Amino acid sequence: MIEGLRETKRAATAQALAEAAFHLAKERGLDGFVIDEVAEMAGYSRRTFANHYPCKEAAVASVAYAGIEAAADALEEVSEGRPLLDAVEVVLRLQLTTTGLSRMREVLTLARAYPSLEPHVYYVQHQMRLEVEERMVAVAAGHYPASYLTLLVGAVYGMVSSALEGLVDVRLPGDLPIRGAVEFDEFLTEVFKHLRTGF
Amino acid sequence: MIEGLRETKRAATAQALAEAAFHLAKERGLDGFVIDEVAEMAGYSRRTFANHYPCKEAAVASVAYAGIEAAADALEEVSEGRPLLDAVEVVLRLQLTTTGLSRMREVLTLARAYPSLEPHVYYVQHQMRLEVEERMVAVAAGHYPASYLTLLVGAVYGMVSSALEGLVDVRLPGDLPIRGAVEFDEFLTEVFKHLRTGF
DNA sequence: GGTGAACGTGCACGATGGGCAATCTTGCCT
DNA sequence: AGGCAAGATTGCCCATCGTGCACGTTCACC
Repeated sequence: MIEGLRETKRAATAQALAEAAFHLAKERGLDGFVIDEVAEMAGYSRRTFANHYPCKEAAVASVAYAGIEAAADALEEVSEGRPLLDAVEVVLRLQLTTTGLSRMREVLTLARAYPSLEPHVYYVQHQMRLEVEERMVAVAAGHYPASYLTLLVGAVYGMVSSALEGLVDVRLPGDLPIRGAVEFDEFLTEVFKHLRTGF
Repeated sequence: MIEGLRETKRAATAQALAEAAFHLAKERGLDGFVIDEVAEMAGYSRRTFANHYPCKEAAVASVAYAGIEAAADALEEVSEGRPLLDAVEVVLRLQLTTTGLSRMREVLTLARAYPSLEPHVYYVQHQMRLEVEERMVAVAAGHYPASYLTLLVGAVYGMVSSALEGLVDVRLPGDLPIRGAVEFDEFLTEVFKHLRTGF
């Protein structure tokens, strides 16, 4: 799982293209720009954009992925000598404090305005779930059967997904991610209350 | 929520187009046909296809939605004088016996071969979840707070979604949905074991 | 039975996706 | 150090796609 310079650069271009697409989408709306403009803003060609993303929507949605890899990485060390569910909760709250949540919130808000974004948003969420599940298995496969972990991650995913849905409705003038974060925090507490008794 | 002739016909058109797209996708692969062929097979024009679906992928994925409305309808009567979780389990097992599961399985299999399908598949799953959640609230809002129901449906959704993922791997020569159904059934039992203690 | 809204369709055109081939960069091996 | 294979980026090209617009037809409601 080493990351050579090659993959790093590839990821960087993808990132740059995604950020440009995201920026333009917030600025002018999803249908207010064309792929050429995204490519130009990021300093690449339209053809290169197509090498990384199949469409504008996928690029925009991909920014919601932010932070989950770092969170998944953290799972490894956090779970040392700690109940599994505690580790999961810590990691989720970590994701909450980084830009991860606000990014997801912005993307979900965009998706509400432009339905063609929605499939790609939920796909990104699905990929985040897979990322977490993979790490989870890597960390705890010795203590729990994989099917159990899959189920656990599924439950967490489903409930957190519900929480995210609720976040979009919150629409304050200042657009502070704080308020959303607080609500999300309370929701997380509720989620883990159920999880601790059920798992 | 009455359904006039107008909406019936509109739904029928969408259905016909989706079935045609699904058929062609199985027959020739997702990139083995163009929208004109779908429209022709269903007896409509390309322009009409575009009025119903934004792209081939959305049409193909939409067939996985099969049965969920009937299942959600059933929730209403099944939940009479019965614990909520029991009702949910009954309804899910109902969905399992209808064509619902095999359709989902076929679509997921297609999506594995053609990644561009995946976002739309997960979007359809998300819509199914919303459908169930809506009915759930309609049925049980008097007994439980909505936030609780949302969380419950989220947990069910996440775990069932995991189970579906596993189904795709099952690949028998005869391609009988039976085997997949049996595994799914066992998985459901496991799912509700956790749910009953956690909710 | 009339009328306004919604659906299906044809047309037109800009945007898109992806195959192909050329060029440059990176990783690895000698 | 140097060269070579794999992979990234790009331009070119064109079939396909998305969608605004206008028109005829069908349906819901009065």
